[in-house]
Amino acid sequence: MKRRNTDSKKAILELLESSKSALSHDMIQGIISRNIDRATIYRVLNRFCEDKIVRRIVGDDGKQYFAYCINCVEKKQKNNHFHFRCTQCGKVECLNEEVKVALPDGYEMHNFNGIVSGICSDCASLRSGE
Amino acid sequence: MKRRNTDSKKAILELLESSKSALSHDMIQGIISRNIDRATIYRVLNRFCEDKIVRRIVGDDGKQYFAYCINCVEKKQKNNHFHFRCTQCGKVECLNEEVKVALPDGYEMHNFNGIVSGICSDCASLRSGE
DNA sequence: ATTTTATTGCGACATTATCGCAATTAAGGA
DNA sequence: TCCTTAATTGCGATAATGTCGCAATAAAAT
Ligand SMILES: [Mn+2]
Ligand SMILES: [Mn+2]
Ligand SMILES: [Zn+2]
Ligand SMILES: [Zn+2]
Repeated sequence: MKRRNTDSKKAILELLESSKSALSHDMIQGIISRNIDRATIYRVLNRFCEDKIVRRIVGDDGKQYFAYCINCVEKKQKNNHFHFRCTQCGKVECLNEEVKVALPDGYEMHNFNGIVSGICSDCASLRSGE
Repeated sequence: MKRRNTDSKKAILELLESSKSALSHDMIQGIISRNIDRATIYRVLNRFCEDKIVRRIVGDDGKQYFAYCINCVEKKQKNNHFHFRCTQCGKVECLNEEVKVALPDGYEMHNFNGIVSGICSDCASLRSGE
């Protein structure tokens, strides 16, 4: 199945590339100026994931977040790492530390999804009065 | 808010206690003989989590799984550990290995949610012909 | 036995994500 | 440039998961 270059695709990819944190569907919908349909955004994102251009992170809020892979590679995060989700501001960012998982014999790992949620330093300092 | 001992509560807790793996709402609904309302099951589970009797695990399928805490304590898994979700049979089980997460300065961890999904040894061996 | 109020059942609702289908449109070739 | 093909989009419907309001029920205390 050949991929085509569409405006929606370009807009979403540019957004993810330039974003320092992983973005959920509604974040993307909210940020992007072009009016792209909800289903289309999901379909574009799913295609990116199939093509391994983007990686999908499932938050402990049950929502999907999407991050441009090269961001991770640049930061030497090719391997498994946790993501931190701030329950205050919603940011989902990489934690720069490789995680190794030891599976029992005969187990096959297909996906790694490590999430830590809490309060990021920005929100924590705001809360305690600058 | 005082807790009361109801049949629903007892049935669900017994099920979780005796289960070797974490259970989702629909697993519980399916297994239990008594006919308990969906909303009630969720409310009972949420109360268990508030009371720290049960812990909530969010799968990379976006669904919530619930596990009796003492199970973990017995296995010396009081601390953070991954759970393995088999995409074939649906089992969600503990991985007996403590995980330490290093957060940047000023970050506060409120929840840990580590999931690895794939194929468990049972399903893998079945697939490759016994 | 009576009172208090935590809990339940039911239906409605919210949210997130997917799907079917007809209409568009990118891409490649004539 | 025009045509053809099929990947992509928009729209509405649908699925799946989980929560909420409210009246009815029932556990526990008096
Ligand atoms: Mn990352
Ligand atoms: Mn566990
Ligand atoms: Zn924050
Ligand atoms: Zn399995």
